[in-house]
Amino acid sequence: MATVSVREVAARAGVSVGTVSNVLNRPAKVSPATVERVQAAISDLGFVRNDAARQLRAGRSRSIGLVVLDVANPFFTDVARGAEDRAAEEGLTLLLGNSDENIDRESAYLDLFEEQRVHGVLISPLGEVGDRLVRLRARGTPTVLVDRQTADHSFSSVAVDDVAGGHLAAKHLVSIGRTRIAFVGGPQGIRQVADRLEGARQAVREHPNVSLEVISTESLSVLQGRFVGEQLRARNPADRPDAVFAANDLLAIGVLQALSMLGDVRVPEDVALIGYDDIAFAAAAIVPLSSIRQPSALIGHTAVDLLLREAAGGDDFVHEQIEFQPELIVRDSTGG
Amino acid sequence: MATVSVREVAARAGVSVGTVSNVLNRPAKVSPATVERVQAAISDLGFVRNDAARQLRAGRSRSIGLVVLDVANPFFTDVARGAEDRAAEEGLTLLLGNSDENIDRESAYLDLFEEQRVHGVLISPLGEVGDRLVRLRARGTPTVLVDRQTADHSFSSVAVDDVAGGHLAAKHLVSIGRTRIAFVGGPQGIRQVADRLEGARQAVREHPNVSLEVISTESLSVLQGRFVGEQLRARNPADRPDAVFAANDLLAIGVLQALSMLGDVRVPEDVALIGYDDIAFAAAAIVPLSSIRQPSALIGHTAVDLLLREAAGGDDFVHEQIEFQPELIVRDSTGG
DNA sequence: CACGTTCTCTGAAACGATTCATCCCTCACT
DNA sequence: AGTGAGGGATGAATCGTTTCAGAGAACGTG
Repeated sequence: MATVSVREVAARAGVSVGTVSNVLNRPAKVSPATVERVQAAISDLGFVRNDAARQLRAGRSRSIGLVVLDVANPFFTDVARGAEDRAAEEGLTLLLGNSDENIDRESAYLDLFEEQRVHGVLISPLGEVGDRLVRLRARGTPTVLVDRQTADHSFSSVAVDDVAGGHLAAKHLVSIGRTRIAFVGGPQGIRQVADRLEGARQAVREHPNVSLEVISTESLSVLQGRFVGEQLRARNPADRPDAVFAANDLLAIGVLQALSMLGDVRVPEDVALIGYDDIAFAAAAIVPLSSIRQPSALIGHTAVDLLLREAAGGDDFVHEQIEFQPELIVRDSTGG
Repeated sequence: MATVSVREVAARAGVSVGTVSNVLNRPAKVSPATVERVQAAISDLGFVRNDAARQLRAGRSRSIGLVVLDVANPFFTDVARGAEDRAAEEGLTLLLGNSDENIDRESAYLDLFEEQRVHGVLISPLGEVGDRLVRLRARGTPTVLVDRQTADHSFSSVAVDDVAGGHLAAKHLVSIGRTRIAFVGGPQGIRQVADRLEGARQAVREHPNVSLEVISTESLSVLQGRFVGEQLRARNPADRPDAVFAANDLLAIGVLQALSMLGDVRVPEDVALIGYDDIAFAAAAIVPLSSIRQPSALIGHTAVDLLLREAAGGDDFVHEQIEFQPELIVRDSTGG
């Protein structure tokens, strides 16, 4: 019951603590007979390495931190999976933090990760990349932005071109003949939202007869989507947009629930609908949902990769920006 | 750039390291003037506490570990959220591990958590509760089973009565006049699957004219469900079941995609379909999905609660089994 | 004025694994 | 026999924080 340390193991096996440590970390340097004796002592005593002591000595932990905007969004769990797989290849553990689009929670996770002396941090940051991240990196924690990049290339990042994605979505809606488009998303402080909207604006600008209405939401959840859907449904049909571009699939599914399940507004006949992320559930929605696909697992995978390079590269590492292109997936919700 | 420790902070503020520690942990014990001086030194130097050293001294970390079967399953992310919220109230962090229904990964996470000296472990274990968990607890890490309980009451647990849930689902299918029911799920080693099937068996046994076919899957994913759906679709309609009870909603959604999106088998007319967990996407499925609801966030919340009690209680704590009752949610996929 | 209290602050001793300079043996070779 | 090389093992020092017994100073009280 009392805690077992290397010291007890050493005593039991009749060797020094240094040898026990060698058995644990460099068994090749120890004679087979000794290895066996030490291992017997370890299992007899039920010895379990103390990671805190290990880390203290090593200076850095063997894990990397990932802060996402919303764990309930399958897009981010996919990213996390990709990252976890890549991290596992390197013997690293992934610590997952959920900021829930809340700046205080984001900050709390960063503090935590920094105190833990993680190998590095992957983050899908809220709002602008602030002091907080600059300081974090300056103090020695490599940092890579996920699903987001900075204009000034001061951080490494793995992202998808959200402006292009927004453009793709809006252009598609226009191409099927819609002229009164509504963009649903928010808060605007989230860069992904702002970029997707910007892309949509660009696409609309190319067609003088097409209008774009912006409906802001408090967050990117199914619930918020349903709320917006209710409002649209309550409108006079003439005032209703004939197409909705939702900033992500969760919102789109919420809108869809409100419009379609309650029956009177038809998708896509009355209102075409497109989401963003192409989560697994989009294809199975009540009306299969058109969406903009991002290579989510690949993003996570690549981000860890880049983080490792950044960590190895030292101070003079040239920050790298990797950008993937989004892909339009057409399903029934936009005609098909 | 060089790592800043309490020692440097102390020197800069002209106090001893003990005082710095007091400022950090018990500021009330230190005179306001000193507190201010130390805090100035901390921010000047950019000092960040080393958590490893803290933990080493403390003996235990301030986090608890949660091992789930599948992070891609919204049910488990909901459980995680509930757990995280409750943990945060106590100033504890939640470490989320994903066993992916793989015994080696489960084991790796348990090792990791034990080396980290976590406050306790919540786990939705694969297969039988083995030696591994017994040893873990014996060595001093409180453990609570999630979504699962042991027959012999040797562990504390928070669960939902899966037999009752299975019974509820099958009885419902019978009540809408279905007589050839297929249970889709697997592997059977997962207790939740076995219990839900057992409940279904019991319900079917009460009706001599109703048959139950078991279709095993390798995992509980959308993909596996789609695979089963394809098979059902390929069958001669006469050989097809007239109702499917899927062991969870992911499977059900997969089955639904295969049957319904490809058009020729109608849900619920030809085949009624019910899932399990009532995840948020069930209501928005192409045919809104009937399901068995579990109070997911509450499960997580309660599990942390129980873990804390178990940790405080010491060796003589009487393990407690908490069981919630599932609830039938009827939607279009079973007639409605 | 002496004495007990209260308030601040001190600094050395843990916590447990890892590292590294060092020592002890063997063994091979001249 | 003497020398050098090299495999094996040693154990003190180290990482950074917290704790705790106790030292001083300041204050009030009889």
